[in-house]
Amino acid sequence: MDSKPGTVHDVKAQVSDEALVAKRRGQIIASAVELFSHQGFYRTTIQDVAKKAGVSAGLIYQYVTDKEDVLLLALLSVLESYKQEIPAALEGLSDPLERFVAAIRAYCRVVDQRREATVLAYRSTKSLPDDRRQLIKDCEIETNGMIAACLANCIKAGLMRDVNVELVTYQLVTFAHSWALKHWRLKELCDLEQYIAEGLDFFAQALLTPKGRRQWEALSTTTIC
Amino acid sequence: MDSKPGTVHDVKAQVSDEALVAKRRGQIIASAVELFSHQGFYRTTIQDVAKKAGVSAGLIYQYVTDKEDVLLLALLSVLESYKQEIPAALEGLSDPLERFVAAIRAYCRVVDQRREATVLAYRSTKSLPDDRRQLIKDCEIETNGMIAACLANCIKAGLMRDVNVELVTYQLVTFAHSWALKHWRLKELCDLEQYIAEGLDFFAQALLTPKGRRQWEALSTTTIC
Amino acid sequence: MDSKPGTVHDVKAQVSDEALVAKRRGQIIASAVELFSHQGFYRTTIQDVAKKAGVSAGLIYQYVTDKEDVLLLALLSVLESYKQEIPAALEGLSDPLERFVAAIRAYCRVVDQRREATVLAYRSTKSLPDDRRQLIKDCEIETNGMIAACLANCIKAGLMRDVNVELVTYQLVTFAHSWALKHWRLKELCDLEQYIAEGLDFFAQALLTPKGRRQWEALSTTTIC
Amino acid sequence: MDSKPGTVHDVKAQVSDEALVAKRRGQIIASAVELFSHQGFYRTTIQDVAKKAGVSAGLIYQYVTDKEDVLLLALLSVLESYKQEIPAALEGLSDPLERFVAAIRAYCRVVDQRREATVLAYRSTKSLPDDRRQLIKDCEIETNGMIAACLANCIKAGLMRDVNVELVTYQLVTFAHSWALKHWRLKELCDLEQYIAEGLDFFAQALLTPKGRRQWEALSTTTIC
DNA sequence: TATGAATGAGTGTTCATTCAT
DNA sequence: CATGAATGAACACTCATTCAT
Repeated sequence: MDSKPGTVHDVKAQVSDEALVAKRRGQIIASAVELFSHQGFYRTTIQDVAKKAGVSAGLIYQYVTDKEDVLLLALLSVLESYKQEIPAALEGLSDPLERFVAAIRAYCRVVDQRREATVLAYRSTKSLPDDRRQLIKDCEIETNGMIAACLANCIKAGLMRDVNVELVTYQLVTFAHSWALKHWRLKELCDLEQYIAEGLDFFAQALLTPKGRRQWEALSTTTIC
Repeated sequence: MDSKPGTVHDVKAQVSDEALVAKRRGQIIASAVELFSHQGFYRTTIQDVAKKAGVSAGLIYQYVTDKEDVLLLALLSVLESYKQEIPAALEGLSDPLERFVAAIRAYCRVVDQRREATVLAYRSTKSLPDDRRQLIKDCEIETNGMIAACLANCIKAGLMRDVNVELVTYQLVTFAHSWALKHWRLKELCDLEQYIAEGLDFFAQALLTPKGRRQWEALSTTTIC
Repeated sequence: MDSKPGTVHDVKAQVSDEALVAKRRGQIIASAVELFSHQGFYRTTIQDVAKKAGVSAGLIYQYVTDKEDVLLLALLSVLESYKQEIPAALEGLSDPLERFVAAIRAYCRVVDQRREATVLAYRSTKSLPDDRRQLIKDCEIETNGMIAACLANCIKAGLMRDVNVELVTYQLVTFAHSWALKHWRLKELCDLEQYIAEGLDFFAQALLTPKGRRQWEALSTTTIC
Repeated sequence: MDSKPGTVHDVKAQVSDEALVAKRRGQIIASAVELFSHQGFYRTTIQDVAKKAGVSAGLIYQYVTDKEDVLLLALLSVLESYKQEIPAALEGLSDPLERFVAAIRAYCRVVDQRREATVLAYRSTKSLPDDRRQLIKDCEIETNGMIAACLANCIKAGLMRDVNVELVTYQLVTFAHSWALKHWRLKELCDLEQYIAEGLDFFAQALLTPKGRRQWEALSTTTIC
């Protein structure tokens, strides 16, 4: 119920009614993500965002201090959606390998759903002043932590080699992001599920121990995907 | 002598003396890459570029039609440097695995040398209008082709599994780019050479056939890396 | 009970309860004088005034038609305080010279008490549209009239030379105002009472007849000032 | 030849050609003084100033950093004109009383010539940020110094009483300013020369010693004024 | 060729004012 | 009566681009 640091709630509004703030920010962010993703941050004017959100330009400044704040809010909303999807996908799963696969798959799918927004994050994080950019980095590190935990679990269970967890996590994360970043080309090579399948296979080869490999085969035959 | 597609020569200058054009563009591009990399495209003014290049603002428009042209030129100069480094690194090598390793290593090193510029490419390509962006994509595809060729060679020689070459190429390329994109975090985990070593090991595990693996071991013991 | 010209009552309110109107306007004007004096009229927003007055911005517009009306009200309240202090200081005095001295002294003291507000009046009267500015001028003329009357009395009594009453009145008024307008410098030269004493001495020299001069000496020795 | 502190030259231009800077600033300041005087600083837009000056809005920002800088420049130009007129009027005069009279008269005349601008100075100095306002104060102090010197000379020559020079200087200065500040009323009482004459008579009465008075009479009969 | 002064359209932001509740 | 969220016109300032020299 409390607003945690590094979340959307950090940006202070001049309006006190919390429900209204949530609603308005929702409108603003949705429009902003859409427009920033397509036209870029600098080519999008606040008036554009306002018009698309169906509000006046002045209103935006009651919920945000800066145009840059709109960007921050937009980026955080994207990263936050990552942070929500992954735990949801892991719910009920206990097998390390299953959790690993579910996490990667969930990540890739949310990237796919928010493809433009993911590209936005890559393009525009550097447009933020240092302090606000830090919020983004913190959020990214947190998400990565979820992937890293799945990986570490597999290693602890003797299913994967003892690799540098954080480095490999970056490989995994980057693999998911690439679906958005290079979609203009990748979409001609395969669809999302094939991309995930190929990727998982690739990572399996790279990471699994013989023991892990046996479980993996079992998993592959029982799971329909 | 002919202007090839996807190269610097596509942007038309108002000045006829080719040597002068090359010199002036050199000045302009160098300043632009520097400034765009640090402050971003939109935060950098043409006057900034002019001042840093030691020329007048008006002069720039005799060698370029647009501010966007400056960006295009800057990005192409970065991508071109990739295209030059890789063949140079492969020169004299004939063993498929050696060529593969050399290509990856060369790529990572150029990325490291032009880290800011690499980030710039990610941030700013979308700031170009579609037609000019295509030039960038073409250039990227060409570079990827070099990596892909090395990979394909290894497969043909039975040293690597028969994976989807283009997909895996993207993994390799992305791995190199990540050094720049995530440098703020990666630099705290390892230095460039460790990053390359870990990566090569990872890809080896993922790709090598038993035969390839034997050669790889041999390679690892003979080569100091 | 009737609204007199040149007073606060000219500005029409949308609220009928007169007592409430007086109370609300009191709040608003007090905040406005304070804020306008310190930050100036244009740098002060209606929201600032509302917040300081502890009311909502909307409420102000039920007691005022304009932001300019708030300024008018504020200025009038300042000038009105002049108009009240001077007669109060003269009460019970009948000697022309004593009344003259008392009037000047009272004027200087109100100016001192409302120093910022006096400066405000100088700065901001011109910000009013002509018709409203006229109200201010009327008010100022009325106050000047009190000083002028004291001066005229001294002349009629043969205590002062037969000068142009209105012109000298302006000198006297200006002398009082200067304490506020040039306070940044004057405060380093003397305190208020010294300022008054020096001024009175100066005006005495300039105005008194030989007869007046004798009375003045007498006054000076009996009165502690 | 060097730019002295506290003068117009303090505001830095982006244009290097000094003659051009002088010319452009002349245009800008002239328009600004005119417009600020009539409509006030806040009611005047930079576009207004630009249009009246016959230049583009953007141009102004090559010669000025701020709208506030335009105000500073305008105010300084007014105060500077005071500083020039007074010494010019004193040239060739050596008699202390003559110099005193000439100084006051010159001051009043320049105030009359730049009546609106003088009012502007009173209204708008407080609109400047503290550091820039200091420049104005410095300039004012300098001008006052000229008057004060004339006054001090008369005292030293035994022509005037030994009053507090700086305080009386403020009275003299304020007298001149009042012609502008209260012109709406004063112009109905007398014209400028009468105003000056009455004022000089008043100050003479207040300040002259018997010796000074004798010289004054002589002066009055010989000088046509 | 090169310069750099000039342009003016474009945009983030503010704030007086309104009005539904 | 009072509130305060919403509006939208207004304005300072920037900067890509031009063009006379």
